Amino acid sequence: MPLDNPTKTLAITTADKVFEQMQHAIVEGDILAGSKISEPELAKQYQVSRSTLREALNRLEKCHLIERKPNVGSRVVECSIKGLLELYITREALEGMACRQAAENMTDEEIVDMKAMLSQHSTAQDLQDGVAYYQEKGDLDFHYKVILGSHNAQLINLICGQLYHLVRMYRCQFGMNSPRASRAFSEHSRIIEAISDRDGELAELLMRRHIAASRKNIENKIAEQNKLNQQ
Amino acid sequence: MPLDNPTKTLAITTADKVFEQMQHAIVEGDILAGSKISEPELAKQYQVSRSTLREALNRLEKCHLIERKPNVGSRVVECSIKGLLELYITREALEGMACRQAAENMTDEEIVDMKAMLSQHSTAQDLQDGVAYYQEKGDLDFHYKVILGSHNAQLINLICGQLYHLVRMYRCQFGMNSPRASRAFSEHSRIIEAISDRDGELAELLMRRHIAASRKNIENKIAEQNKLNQQ
DNA sequence: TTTAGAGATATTGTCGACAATTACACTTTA
DNA sequence: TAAAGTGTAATTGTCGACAATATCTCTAAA
Repeated sequence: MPLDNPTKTLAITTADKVFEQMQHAIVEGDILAGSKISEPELAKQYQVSRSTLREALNRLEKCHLIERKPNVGSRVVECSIKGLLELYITREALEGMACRQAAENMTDEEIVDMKAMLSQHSTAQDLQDGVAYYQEKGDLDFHYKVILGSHNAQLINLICGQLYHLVRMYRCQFGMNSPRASRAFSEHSRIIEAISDRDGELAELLMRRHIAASRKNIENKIAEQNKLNQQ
Repeated sequence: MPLDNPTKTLAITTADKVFEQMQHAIVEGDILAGSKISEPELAKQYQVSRSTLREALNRLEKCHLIERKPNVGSRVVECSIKGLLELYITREALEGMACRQAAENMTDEEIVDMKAMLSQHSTAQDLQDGVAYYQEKGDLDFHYKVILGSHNAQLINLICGQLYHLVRMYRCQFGMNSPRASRAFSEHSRIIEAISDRDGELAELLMRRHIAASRKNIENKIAEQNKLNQQ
């Protein structure tokens, strides 16, 4: 199971819990992408009233996992190549800037902590847990730490609170477990180096390249799948 | 009255209308920044039930104009220097990228249209309407056109649908009518030139500088006010 | 006098029912 | 047969009431 985003607060209300369950279900494809959402049906399924379910739907809409039309209803978002491209371009902009800010604002302790995490990821122990582990949790851990390191609430909220739900959805639905681990690892190293040197400009540049590479990786994956499907 | 954002759809439901009214009230300071929101009170004031009001509150939260804590309530966001800085840094990242995308994706017709708008803004007629007009509507018109020109739904939604409500709030609350019009105008011209040349890299760079300059302008304004208040 | 605790009050979260709008199926007509 | 219109069924939006939680006030003890 992939790491949940670090801005998540413990679910307090019933609506929170329903939101979390539906979020997982959508991200992992248990509720199909593009499918229509029936309020009465789901309310019965989750054993809550329609009001509570609607509250959960509002939060799902906030992180762009569903779309609502007045007097018509809600649909789960679709995963398209176009959507993927748009999402990753947005990530490039936001995380690039977050990385620049991290280079400027991170405390020395945070930097030490991040370096420790990286060397932890490079140990044999972690690699034995499989590439998938690194791809999912390790990569997300790294990105979250950088974003939080920006110390910019606006950026943190936009990226972690909204964008990353979609990112995880794309990763899940297109089954990301390709062997980009070692390359990603060295890219992460260089980014941390730039942050450690307090070189904001370089840090932003490297992060943008890193995300662009990640995007191309998924694009290739999709192209492969399409080729297989055509045969 | 400043231009409303172009992604706005006509208010259909009652909640939509309440949302719009409250949005205006918050942006223009009629509902004080930082103040607590009483659901029963506002429901009575707008002549709707609490459920409907809560639906409106959900949308206000979506564009970061209010903040909610479970079992506690909602507060209007505060306008702080820190918040301003964070907002404009985020704008720099997003609009910079939008501008790059606009250079790549805008149609020739859209570019012609944008040039026409700019020369329209430069005519005596518009300038006679006062600097404030240009500052508010003209500047927003320009930025909206660039953002829409990116043809990136994710960027458009984030910037126009969320960020710009806050931008307008900061502008309103700090009374932006300083004489940056002529300078902004020439900056706009150069950006359009870069877009017209399909030079994405330059377009992004210029837009980021433009927004940074705008941020510094507001910062100075606030510094002035603080100086006056201390006397 | 200050702090801790208990009770009262007010606010938020949740529920079920009704009204308004939309979607579907059937009939009717060209 | 195809298209348009009508009527029914289902879904969404809105409402008021109740339950759960938090806040405030007053009392009592250190």
